[in-house]
Amino acid sequence: MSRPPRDALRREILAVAQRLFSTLGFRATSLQMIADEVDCSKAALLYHFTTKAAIFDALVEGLVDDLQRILDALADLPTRQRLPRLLELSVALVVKHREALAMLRGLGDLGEMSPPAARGQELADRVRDVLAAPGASVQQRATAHIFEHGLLGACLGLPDVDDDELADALLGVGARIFDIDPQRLTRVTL
Amino acid sequence: MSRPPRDALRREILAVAQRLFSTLGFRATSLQMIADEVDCSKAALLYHFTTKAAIFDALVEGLVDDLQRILDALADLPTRQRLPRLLELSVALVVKHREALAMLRGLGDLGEMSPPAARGQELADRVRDVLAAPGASVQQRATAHIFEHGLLGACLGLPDVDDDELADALLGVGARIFDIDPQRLTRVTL
DNA sequence: TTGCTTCCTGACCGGTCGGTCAGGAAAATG
DNA sequence: CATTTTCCTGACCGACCGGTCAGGAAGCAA
Repeated sequence: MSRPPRDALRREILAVAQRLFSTLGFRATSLQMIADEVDCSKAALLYHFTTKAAIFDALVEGLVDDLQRILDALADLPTRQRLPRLLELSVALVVKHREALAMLRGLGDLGEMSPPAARGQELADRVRDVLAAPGASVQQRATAHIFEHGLLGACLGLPDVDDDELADALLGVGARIFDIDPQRLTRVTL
Repeated sequence: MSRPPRDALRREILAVAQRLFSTLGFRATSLQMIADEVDCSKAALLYHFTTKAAIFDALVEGLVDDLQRILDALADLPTRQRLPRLLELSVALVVKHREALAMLRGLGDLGEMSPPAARGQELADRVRDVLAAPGASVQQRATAHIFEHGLLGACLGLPDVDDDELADALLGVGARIFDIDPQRLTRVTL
């Protein structure tokens, strides 16, 4: 019987974990459930990943990195161009990482956060500061929160819509929310 | 030593559970934690509430009932008036039940849902159908999702803002999202 | 063949979970 | 007073959790 290639199992674990974490939440998903679906032992999971949290971290790694890049790119822009650019990039981000984001629905879920999760949380806070500076009006702050949570919710609630169509729709609503000329927004990819 | 009045403990349990469920999530909150903060035994909790889920159910009961009433009231309205009215009532609902809604952040959290939670989920689906009929365009469906999740997120993200101010801000953003004349929207209470 | 590394298993560990149960104290009832 | 009902406790239960560990099978290199 031939041994499967190098890290085939590793990839399968990630795929299954992604699905279960998204569906049930991080805490509600046990290592045994993942092992059952992957059809290996629980100990095999912990051979490839040191802990349960390490599986989660591997799944959000790309997302957090992209978020970091977005904030870096924004810092180089003149203030006036930041908001529309952030809209474009945010839409691209959530569309690209739809599956990973689904795992984050239950945020308080992680309890004491792993370093990658904490970093993601911190970056999300910085995004909010760009959308509405700390001293902004209630209306502005509400707008920022609605956009942030709405974007996420729409992504997860419309799994049947393909990426491009979803991105266009989100850009449209984003333009209305922030009262930006839709012409100034274009669909981008990360 | 005088016995505290009839169901003082019951109310205290609900208050503590509300706070912990909101902060940590339903699953991450153990009966022992609640008992510790209430300063009674775990068994005492289970004397007043048959199960852990029953505590949760008691906490969302008012919310679900109000949601039911909103949908009933909407059914009596001509179609054209439904959207603006739903906006007004939704804002009133989330503002009124801010604390209870905070517990619902991690939705997949409940696993197999208790009857009240399932009823709440079903009602939320019906709200979405009013916001964007099943056959609506992607843009319309995205708008509905953004409003729904955004409303919730804004409520939870702005705990420092008082109810009236928050309601006004949410109505303002809602009007922009659905392209409704803000004059047609007034702040209401449930 | 021998020895080393990679990959994985089954048994097991301490801990925590939601929930049960026998029984006791206090208040209400007669 | 005695009895019943209400309210609560501490000990306990089985289930499951994330994680560990000794060891075995398979592949590779010498």
